[in-house]
Amino acid sequence: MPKQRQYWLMKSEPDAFSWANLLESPAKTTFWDGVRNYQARNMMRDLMKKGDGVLFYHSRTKPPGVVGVAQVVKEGAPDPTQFDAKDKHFDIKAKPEEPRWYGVEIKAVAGLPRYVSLTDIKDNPELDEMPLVQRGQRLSVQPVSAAQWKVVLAMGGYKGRKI
DNA sequence: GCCAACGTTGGC
DNA sequence: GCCAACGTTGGC
Repeated sequence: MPKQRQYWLMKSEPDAFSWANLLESPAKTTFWDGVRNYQARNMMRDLMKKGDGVLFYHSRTKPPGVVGVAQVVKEGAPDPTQFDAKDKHFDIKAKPEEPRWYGVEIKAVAGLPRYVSLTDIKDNPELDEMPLVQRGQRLSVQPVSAAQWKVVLAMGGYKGRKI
């Protein structure tokens, strides 16, 4: 069976790490560290594959929304911040031989010519099933279906290469 | 800045 | 193994 490309949405508070920060990063890539939720970890460790598409979402900003498109370039690896006692995300129970937390590396592909706000997403009935708009959903990494991916990119006027 | 929703922790 | 307390997320 041919490998099916998967799609994801990743949230970041722009004060902590923004789309602009990603574009300024070496090779426009960053290791997605600091996630301390087991469901999100499992997705990064086990499910996200090289080449998968990522909607880069700005949270806790006015208005929140999808700002750009990225791609997974390196699959799940232990998050080094869990071992760094000086880091905010240090986890005393994590051991290098038995890591608890994982991240993936993503690379910016292209910004969306039109920002797709959370309100835009809520207003589009085709996106009713997105985890993002489900009540109480807080995961910072979420799956996106191929159909939802297409719709969001169309709303954003995406002109980058096909993922 | 508020607070609802939810995950985690830890006493029992 | 229950569940109250606590911490965090994130829209508003």
